[in-house]
Amino acid sequence: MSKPNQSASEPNQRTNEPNQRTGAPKQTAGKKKPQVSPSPERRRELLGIAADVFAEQGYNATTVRKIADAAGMLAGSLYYHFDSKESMLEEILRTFLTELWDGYDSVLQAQLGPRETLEALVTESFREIDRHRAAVAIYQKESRHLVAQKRFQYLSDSQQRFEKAWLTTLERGVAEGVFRDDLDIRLAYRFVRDTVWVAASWYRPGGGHSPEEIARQYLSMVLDGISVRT
Amino acid sequence: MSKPNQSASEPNQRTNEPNQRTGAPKQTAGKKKPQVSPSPERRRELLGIAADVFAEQGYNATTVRKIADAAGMLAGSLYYHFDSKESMLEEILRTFLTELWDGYDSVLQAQLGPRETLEALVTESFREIDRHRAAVAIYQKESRHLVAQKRFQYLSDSQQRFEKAWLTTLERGVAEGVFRDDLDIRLAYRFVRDTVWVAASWYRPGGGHSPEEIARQYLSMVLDGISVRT
DNA sequence: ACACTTCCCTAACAAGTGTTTGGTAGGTTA
DNA sequence: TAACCTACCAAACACTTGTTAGGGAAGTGT
Repeated sequence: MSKPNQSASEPNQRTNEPNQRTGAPKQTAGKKKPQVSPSPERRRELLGIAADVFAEQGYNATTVRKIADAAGMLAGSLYYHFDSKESMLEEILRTFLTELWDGYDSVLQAQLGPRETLEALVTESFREIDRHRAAVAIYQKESRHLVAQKRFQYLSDSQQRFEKAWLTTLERGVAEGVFRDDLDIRLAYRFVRDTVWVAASWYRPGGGHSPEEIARQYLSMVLDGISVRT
Repeated sequence: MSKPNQSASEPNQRTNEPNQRTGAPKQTAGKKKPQVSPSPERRRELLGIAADVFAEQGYNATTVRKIADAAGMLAGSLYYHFDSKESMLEEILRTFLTELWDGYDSVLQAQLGPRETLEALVTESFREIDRHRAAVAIYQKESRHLVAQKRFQYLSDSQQRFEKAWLTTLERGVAEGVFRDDLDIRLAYRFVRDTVWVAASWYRPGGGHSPEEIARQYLSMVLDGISVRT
């Protein structure tokens, strides 16, 4: 947004003179990090574009040429900023999870009651969906395949912390008599978790509902159900 | 299962004599359907294997060589039974949706009350997840990208029938006073729809819970909520 | 014995993939 | 003016992808 990307399907052309060379040999030496220092602002800008394409087309179906096209440049130019396609994915998800846990931790440290904790966590989740909907969509679709790789182990770490936080909250609620005790608590956990995060697949910001409004309605359904009280 | 697939990573070798040829020209003539007639049983068997791989790795990340490997044969051999990778996907999803609507239609034609209809639809959904969990997982992950293609238009057709059936049921419930009228009905629809189908991402048959048992607990949460009655 | 069918293998193809390398326009600093 | 840095282009590379073509082994019917 800071720089106007011209036509977005035509690559930059600052010169029209083609540039012929004749084959360079390949040498697979040890890992060489480039000596250059790309600006972090441009990095974030490109990651935002990449995240949108990943979210819309899926990671594997997204080619680096499509990303470059959306950014108004050529595929190889991306490698000035990032050293692989997977690195982009990794940075997108890592940034998202870092900010997510910033919010969660402040909720958990507030030492609220079980019901208030649940309400705060759900509301916070919808705010994150509002801010990182592309990253959330990617996380939903790809995390299952990625947890196997050691590079993405922070995904399963996060998943475990997530599960622990929710289960603890639910158990406390049952012990204190604010949540029903006749339900499988593990099932209830998956229920709450899924109902929140799948919203990212259809939620579009500026669609009449604020994150807080959606959270309020979701909480109303999860806590009190959709049937009338008898 | 009817035929023991040997080692599953070693292709069949009925002869050890290599077979050399020297380049055949490519001719892209009009669509030629093969004159052969592969058995439908073997087709279904292979589709089941392909569905498992698709569900686990994602459609785009799944190569035809992986499918063939899981089936104990080589990539090219799949094309004796199917004419493309996409055809396999199409047949998997079409078969699933056909059987799904068989179940739904019999529920809808029973003319039950809104609450009973909702209960029956949810229970039927969990039964379908139990029988077609691979297809359901594929549907969840890939349908969003596929609806654009005309070949998969039956996906959006199904989606519309789905939405109509659920919205009608919910509206009837509100009108008859069995469902709450203070909720956004469209949000409630997405809520119910998503809570049911995401279960396919973690559900594994034979895991202690029968489909009916899971349906019972889900319905209890959706209808009455997880908080205790005051 | 022969023809025929079913089902798979061998071997390649063209298109597309992520990635690397060298070059260079434009700006900033000395 | 010269040296330097940032951010990109142009062109190729090795490899993987879905797909095709021809051939052959085992079984079945005649």
